[in-house]
Amino acid sequence: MEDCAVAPLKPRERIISTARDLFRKHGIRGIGVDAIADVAGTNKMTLYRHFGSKDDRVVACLREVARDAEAIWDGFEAAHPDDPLAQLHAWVRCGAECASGDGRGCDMANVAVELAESDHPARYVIEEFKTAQRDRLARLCRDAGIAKADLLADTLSLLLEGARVSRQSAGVEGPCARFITIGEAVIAAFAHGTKGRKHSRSQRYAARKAKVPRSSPRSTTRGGTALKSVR
Amino acid sequence: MEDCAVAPLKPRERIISTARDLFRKHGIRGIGVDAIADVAGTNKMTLYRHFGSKDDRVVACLREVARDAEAIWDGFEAAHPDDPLAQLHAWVRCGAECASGDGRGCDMANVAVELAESDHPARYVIEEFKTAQRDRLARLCRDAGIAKADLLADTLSLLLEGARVSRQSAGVEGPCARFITIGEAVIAAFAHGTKGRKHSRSQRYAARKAKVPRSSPRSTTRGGTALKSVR
DNA sequence: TACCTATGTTACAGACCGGTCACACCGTGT
DNA sequence: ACACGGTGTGACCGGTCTGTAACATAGGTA
Repeated sequence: MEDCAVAPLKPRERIISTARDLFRKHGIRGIGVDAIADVAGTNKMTLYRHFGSKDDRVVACLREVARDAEAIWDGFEAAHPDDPLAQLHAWVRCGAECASGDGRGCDMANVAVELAESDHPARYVIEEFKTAQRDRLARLCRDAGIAKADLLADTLSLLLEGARVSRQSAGVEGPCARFITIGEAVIAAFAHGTKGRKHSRSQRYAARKAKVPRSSPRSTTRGGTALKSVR
Repeated sequence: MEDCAVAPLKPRERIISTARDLFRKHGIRGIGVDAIADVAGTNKMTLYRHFGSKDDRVVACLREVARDAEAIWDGFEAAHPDDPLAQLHAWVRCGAECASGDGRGCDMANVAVELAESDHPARYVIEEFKTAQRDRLARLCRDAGIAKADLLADTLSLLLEGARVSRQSAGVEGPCARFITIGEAVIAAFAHGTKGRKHSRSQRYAARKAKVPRSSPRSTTRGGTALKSVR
């Protein structure tokens, strides 16, 4: 197979793109150089000429993943300029998509789980990325006027990380199915302690969104909107 | 090395014990039969006489993991008989230990992440286990008189799963460090909607525990006890 | 034309891995 | 003494993996 799905790109781009895809699907240790070279429509030699080792390949892929994530964040900002709370809700929806999706969760976390060696070069990238993600989320919470912004950021971080891995361990019908409901509930509970900044538009938006969380088959708590109503 | 750490046990037990340990430390794909046989103080042949294939080994190990988890649950019940809310708090503490600990999180989830093949025999064990865990947690919440027991169970499930994997991706100082604080806060928020069953003793217990969550270096929300106070 | 760089092709090395075979050993019970 | 089941030993097979070497090709440029 000479020219595959990713045709008009340069070999380097094709290799990274293909490696990302295959690493994601089969895991780092689940795919070999030959397979990557084949699917990328190139050969092992050029692959090694661009990336001297497998670790290099992995790191390069993860850096691309980080770049894409950054772009998604920028997307939130572009879609809801000057409305951090709306951006937060967009984050929740995006997280839900990420948690379902192809069911392989977060590439970074997956690699962290798979590469158990504590000194693997990818670990630096992963930890740095996760820290950056958490910080950006915390900043968003702070901008949204939430009092305990850091705590909410940590809570949401754990929920998302949990949803993405729970999707793989417990299945689609498991706890991850209610990520939106839970995330919105937590945000709502925290939002009750806002510092009174501007969030009028977002507040209405949040209420509107939380009403229809997701088509959840397990409807024991039917119609329950959020946690704030529990108090 | 003939007689190692696990000396007086039969080969079968030693193999399972060693395999569990090494699988946990290095991942399924990160360790080979020879290494397991060596560390277990036996050889490859007897290993294959007990477990016909690597998949068998993995499944056997995971079943043992499930057995141990069941024992831990029984421990909660034994420690706090007829006090489900106290058992719930014990679950949180136990989860925190599990999230920190040796930093390798949940064996089940790790295997689910590593073995991407959707038809791997271990997947059945994992999914069954996770479902059972979630159900047991939900039952506990229900017994504790919490109104939206299922939703709380899902929330706590995601938080724990997230904490254990976040420990590996974001590090010990990451969001997982506040698992107890967050878990207690969520429980407290949900507990405000109890159905009025007996939980006087547990209620006081919860308040006592939530006050000293953990030695968290990131103390931006200093002294913040819980989410219920946010409302 | 001559040159140079990026790429392709083939073959190969060395290591490891899962799994099997044939055979020797050894304690126990009869 | 004997048989037997569980165990140990070493060699081995086929496969896959990462990574390299030597050589051929193509495309653009001076």
